[in-house]
Amino acid sequence: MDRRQEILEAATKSFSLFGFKATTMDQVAKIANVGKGTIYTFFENKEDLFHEIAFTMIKQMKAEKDSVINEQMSFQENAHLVLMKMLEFRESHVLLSKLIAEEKEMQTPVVQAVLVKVEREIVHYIAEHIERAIEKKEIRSVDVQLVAYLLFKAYMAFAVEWQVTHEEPLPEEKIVAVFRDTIFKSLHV
Amino acid sequence: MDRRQEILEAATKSFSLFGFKATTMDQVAKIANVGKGTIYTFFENKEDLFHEIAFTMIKQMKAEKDSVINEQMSFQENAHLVLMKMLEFRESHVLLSKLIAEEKEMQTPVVQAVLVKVEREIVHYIAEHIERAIEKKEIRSVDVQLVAYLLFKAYMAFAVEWQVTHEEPLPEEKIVAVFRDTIFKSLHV
DNA sequence: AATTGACCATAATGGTTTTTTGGTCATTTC
DNA sequence: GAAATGACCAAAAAACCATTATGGTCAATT
Repeated sequence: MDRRQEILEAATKSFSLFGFKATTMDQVAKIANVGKGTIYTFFENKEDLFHEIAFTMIKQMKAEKDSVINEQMSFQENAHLVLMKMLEFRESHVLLSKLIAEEKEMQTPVVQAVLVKVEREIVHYIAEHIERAIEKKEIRSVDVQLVAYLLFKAYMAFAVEWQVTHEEPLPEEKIVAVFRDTIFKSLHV
Repeated sequence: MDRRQEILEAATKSFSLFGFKATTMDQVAKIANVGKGTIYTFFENKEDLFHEIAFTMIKQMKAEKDSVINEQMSFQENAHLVLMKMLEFRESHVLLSKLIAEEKEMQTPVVQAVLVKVEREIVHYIAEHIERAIEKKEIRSVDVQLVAYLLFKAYMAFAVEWQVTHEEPLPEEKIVAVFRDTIFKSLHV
């Protein structure tokens, strides 16, 4: 297998396990079974390596989203499916969870920047879909940016933050129901 | 003016300016123009003083809300007015913003506990009003807890978090409009 | 030409001293 | 004599500094 890929996989493993700060280049080199110098023939520096991996993660999220979207179905159904996929993704994607945790307990600027980028990207995807739904006249014309932001934040609130103040997580059905009954309902043409 | 009140005002000033951890009792004493010992004749300790101030803040918010609420008007109109009041109240929320910032950058357990309490309290108020509106058949029957939580989180997202990723704050009219067009709209009976 | 790991400057760590701070209480004040 | 005070103390935080670890380089090696 090519060395570049091995390095990427080793680094992904390490970032997922220890986070950005606690991952050392020596460690990555050891896991990848290459000399440390080799890493620098493929990547500018640690940050560059990290960005490439974060970018891959974002691409994966987009791919997961696209695999679920069905142009035949309604905006509401698609949105529901995508939200569920995201929920699943967050739990399964160790790297993302680790980064969210790292950002929370120590403010690593590099990590913060990446997470802001992830947020932008997700909101952007949502906005695109809203835009398309408006064009298809599936939903009313609304301020796309704001509604996309609202959907994202509401989703994060129920799926992630809820647990903080109410020990048990909110069951998926409830999350889906409240979205259906409030925000989505209001978007009906 | 009575000393207790002077101490409370001095402490409020200091907590708002520097947060809980960075506020020292010496400082509060100096601002309040009292000896440090005097503080301890009125308050058990720093935490107690802080709790009293946080509680006052919650009461103030409730008072502002009640001053605006008009039982004759519809839920929508009242909700709109309260939302506006809260937004305009933002400056006097300096303390709240400061605490949110402090909680984010260093995890002060005392601050975290207070913020959880504030959240609970506000969500509780919102829930009460929703409940009443449902009884009056002004709005559809919905999961009161979840909708109250959604309203609170959406408000915080637009009024507080928006600035983090989009340097400029979101103008009030836009915030009001998006609430009107999405969540409130969906609650129509 | 690609790979490597000893090497270096810098940053992080950890242990220790110094300073600050929450809280007390004997003394002072009114 | 009740209320107020600030010097005082133990404990916690900060500053300091020696030591280690780490990101990144590059002459030697494959």
